[in-house]
Amino acid sequence: MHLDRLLLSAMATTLQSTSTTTKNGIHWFRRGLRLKDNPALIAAIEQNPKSLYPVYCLDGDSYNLRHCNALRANFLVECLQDLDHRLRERGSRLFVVSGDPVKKLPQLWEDWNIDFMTYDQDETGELYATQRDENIGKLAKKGNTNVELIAIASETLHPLHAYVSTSGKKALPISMRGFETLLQRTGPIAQPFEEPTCLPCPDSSIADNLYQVPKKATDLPWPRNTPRNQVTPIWGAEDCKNLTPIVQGGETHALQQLKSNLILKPKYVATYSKPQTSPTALTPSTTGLSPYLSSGCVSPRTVWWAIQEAVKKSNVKNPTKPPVSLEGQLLWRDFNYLMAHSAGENWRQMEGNKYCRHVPWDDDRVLLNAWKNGQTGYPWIDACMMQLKTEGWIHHLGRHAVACFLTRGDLWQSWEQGALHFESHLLDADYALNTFNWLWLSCSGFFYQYFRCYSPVAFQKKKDPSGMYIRKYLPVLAKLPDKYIYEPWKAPIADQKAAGIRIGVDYPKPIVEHTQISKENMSKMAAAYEAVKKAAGVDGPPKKKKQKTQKQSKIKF
DNA sequence: CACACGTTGGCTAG
DNA sequence: CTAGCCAACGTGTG
Repeated sequence: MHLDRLLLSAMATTLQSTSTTTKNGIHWFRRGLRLKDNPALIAAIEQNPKSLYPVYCLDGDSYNLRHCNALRANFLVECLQDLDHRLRERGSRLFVVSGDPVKKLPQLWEDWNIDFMTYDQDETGELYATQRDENIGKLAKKGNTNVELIAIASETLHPLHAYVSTSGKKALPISMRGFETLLQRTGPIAQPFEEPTCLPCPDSSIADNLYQVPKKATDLPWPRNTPRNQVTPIWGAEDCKNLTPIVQGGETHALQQLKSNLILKPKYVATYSKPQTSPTALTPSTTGLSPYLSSGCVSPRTVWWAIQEAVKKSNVKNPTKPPVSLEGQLLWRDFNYLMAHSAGENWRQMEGNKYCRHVPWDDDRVLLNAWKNGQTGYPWIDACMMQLKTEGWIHHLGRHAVACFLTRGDLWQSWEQGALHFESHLLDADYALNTFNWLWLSCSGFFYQYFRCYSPVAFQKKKDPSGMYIRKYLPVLAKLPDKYIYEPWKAPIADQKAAGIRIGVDYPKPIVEHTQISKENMSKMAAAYEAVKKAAGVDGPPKKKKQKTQKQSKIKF
């Protein structure tokens, strides 16, 4: 069922010369919304079908559609429209159906007399996707149905099962360093597949106005038609106003962006260092490719090889290296996927998640909503949250700041809540990456130095002393002098008046006092860590103190 | 067991 | 601008 690369190339050589068969096939687009480096689509073409139907199934759970906001919904629509357009250029088209794929696909198998179905294998371990694919697998062999399923993993540099088998009986690494070793042992990264120049036609008797791609987000059937919907969506035409997404959806834009922000900037690529990129830049200082990777408009292997070529072309003597280099960002991505895969169905939550420490977070809706709505009284935090709302993106370091603030730093709210909010708002929302980063920032897993805490005032001052970023995303503060832009509550009444603002009325006073509360929270973290150790049942003699001679001489009983 | 190190901290003294 | 400290971390290697 799961073809590997070798088998696929063998098929390519044996099948290409044979004449068209009488088979009919579906290529089921789920995540990889692209033609380039889409091995499952290539596999479909190499079956030489009489008819091939490219299908996308709009359901509430894939793409987190049930909970996503207008920005994300728009982005998906753009991806589908572009895909349809590119398919039509190659003699085909996209067929969009609405509803649960487990119900809809078997119907299509019957209607179109389908013999095989190809799709990108989902290895994330996400419960919804795993169950969906298991159910499809069962139905494909049920009764008179005999649909051959061909699934190929192509959303990571190596298939995750390759990492697992390389690792063998050894536990998977839970650090980036360990992962780098594993990646090297797993072998070289495969070259991407070229995009097909033409595709087998679907049955031309199907009317063009059937299975059409939605034209705008408000056309989407979800979540209006689902009783399971718990969250009020914001997809009305009103809600689509004043949104300025950082990128437009679709493979065409993805490849343009890859070219302009990466291929044509070899020196930028070769000297890229993630921690040096600026979270306060008014246009992204990073490549802006993340939404395309998360939706599968571009494959990680395509990006990986573009990076290799750019670095070579740059002639930079000492190009940056993982984990900070651009290549390193893709390594992080695979590492995160591997962890999600290994964690299984509890990945998104604290309970039962083997990579997540138990921390007794509070559940305070007032604080949570203040954070969500950019009303914490800390301009840097609030500006980030407003950028998320209007553009669907925040720089990685901005995400660090707001995630730390919500969890261990200041508000002591569960990372799960923050992760949910991000998932519904980020154009690059990604099951594996989003959770990994929340675990990291909340010091629940993979990162443990909870005594390193971001200040909601100090960190970004270095990069943006006059607060241009804040002025853009919080226009209410735009006229404040530089001196108070990060701490408006310190502005004297006269300055507030001059800036046309009253702190506490037009913009809130800080909802917590950072200096004090972050210290308290560190103690809470220490206690939580201690409790985890105790629960692990480490009996016997207490851990020896570090032999720092100076310190020991000072500490007396 | 010891040790080095970890993609991106803050603060203060010099 | 940099070094060193801060109560407080764990992983992976040797």
